[in-house]
Amino acid sequence: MTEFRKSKKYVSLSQEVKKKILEYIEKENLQPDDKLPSESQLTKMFKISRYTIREALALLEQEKIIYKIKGKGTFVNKKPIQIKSGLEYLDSITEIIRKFGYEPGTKWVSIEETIPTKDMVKKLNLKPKEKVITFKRIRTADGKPAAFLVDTVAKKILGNKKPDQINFESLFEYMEKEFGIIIEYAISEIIPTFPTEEMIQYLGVDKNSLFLLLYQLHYDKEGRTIFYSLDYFDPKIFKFKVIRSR
Amino acid sequence: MTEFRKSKKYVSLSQEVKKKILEYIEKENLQPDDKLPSESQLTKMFKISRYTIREALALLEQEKIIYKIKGKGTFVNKKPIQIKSGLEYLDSITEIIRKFGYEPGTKWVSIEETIPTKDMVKKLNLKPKEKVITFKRIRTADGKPAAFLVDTVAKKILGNKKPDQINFESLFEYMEKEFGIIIEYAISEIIPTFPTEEMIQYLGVDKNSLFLLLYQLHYDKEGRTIFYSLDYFDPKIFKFKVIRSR
DNA sequence: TAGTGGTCTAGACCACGAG
DNA sequence: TCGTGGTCTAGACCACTAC
Repeated sequence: MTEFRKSKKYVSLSQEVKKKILEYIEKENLQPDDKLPSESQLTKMFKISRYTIREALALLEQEKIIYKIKGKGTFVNKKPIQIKSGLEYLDSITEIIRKFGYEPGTKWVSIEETIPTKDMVKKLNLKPKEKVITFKRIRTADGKPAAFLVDTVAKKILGNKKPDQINFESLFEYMEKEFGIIIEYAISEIIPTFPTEEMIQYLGVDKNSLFLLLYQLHYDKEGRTIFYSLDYFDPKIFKFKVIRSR
Repeated sequence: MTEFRKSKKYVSLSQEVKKKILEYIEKENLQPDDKLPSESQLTKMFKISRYTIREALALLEQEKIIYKIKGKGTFVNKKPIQIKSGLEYLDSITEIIRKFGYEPGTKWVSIEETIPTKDMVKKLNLKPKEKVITFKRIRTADGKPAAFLVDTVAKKILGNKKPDQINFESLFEYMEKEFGIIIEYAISEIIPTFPTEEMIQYLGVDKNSLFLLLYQLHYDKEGRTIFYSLDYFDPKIFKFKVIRSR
């Protein structure tokens, strides 16, 4: 098993084993609540250590594909629990729109150098008089307005890039390609809200329509605040779900 | 290290080590981005295996208290990332209200045996003509209305309990104590909405006020759907956050 | 009592980062 | 090149479940 791993592009063994277990469930046509082979049996079947088996099973358990009961065994979970994309998973909005089955698009509203609000100064750890750049965009799904995004980053992060030279679809991809900054996680506050004046103007929505606002701070792996965003989503298009575990 | 574990009440070693590492950070006054001892050093410090150290560190990494960089080391994360209660963690509403710093209370609206909607039949896997019980409650925070809860369970789960004999604060605790059913996770859809007629009547809120609706299905460990709920939260009181990771 | 998953040990090789 | 975290092996004892 270990030999031909190197030919593949460095996928961990536990990831491979996870796939093999899924194939096993498929092949043996295991139904919900059917028992999988025990961990010790799996070590023999795949000729690998129990540690690796347990890693693979942990991945499947996280995704609610299996469940374990101490002293009894490991079992297949009920079917309809596959979630395409839960809010607890951080995707770019481009990707979210795709997962909902629409073709993503962008209409630029403005790029402006502005003076940060007090909240921004605090959250982005800005120095006094430090400037920020605010990007306002309409994101479309199959050409129709679906979200209004207001992203703000410290000007220093963008270096010598002038605001009008900046153009991108996904801010995540842009930050990664241009500056090597990889966003690892975000902390989002979820707020029901009415559209702002600007949104009424640019999106042509009614002032009493409802939006879901995600007020988010994005961090890199080392916990540095990278950007500050207010993303307004049209709930008719975005059905946000979240898996909540104990 | 292993000897005196038995005196404590079965907390895993990795949990204990997690605490010890936190104490170490405290004692040594480690600042954000300061380096922790390497894993091999920690094995010597605590006289335990690297596996257990890594489990403890994994817990701390999940909580964004530390971050790791392959080839470099393990580091303390920036401070203000402590979240009291993210939506990705399933708490009872009683507990959520407490974590927000209020005293939880309940005002009962009704308990009714009803005919399920088509959506309920599908989601709760009901047989034709199977009845359900719907609980409607107002949850209060420091005596003020904070949420309107509509929970529905299949009648068969409640067995011989008659609706009017039922009274509880937390549905989670009730299900556990009365029937031994433990809710393990929920899948929630997050929807901005206006109050229903009933809410306007019982809560005395304006019909144009905003609510955050969590449309949720709760499951036990084995993936059985236990209950169906529509929870309406007043966003002035509940500031829901979620950690979104890649 | 036998089998299961949960936890822990000791040791190994690897890829990555920095000097 | 050396130390680090990432991955994997082999073996052990425990608590829990079911018989």
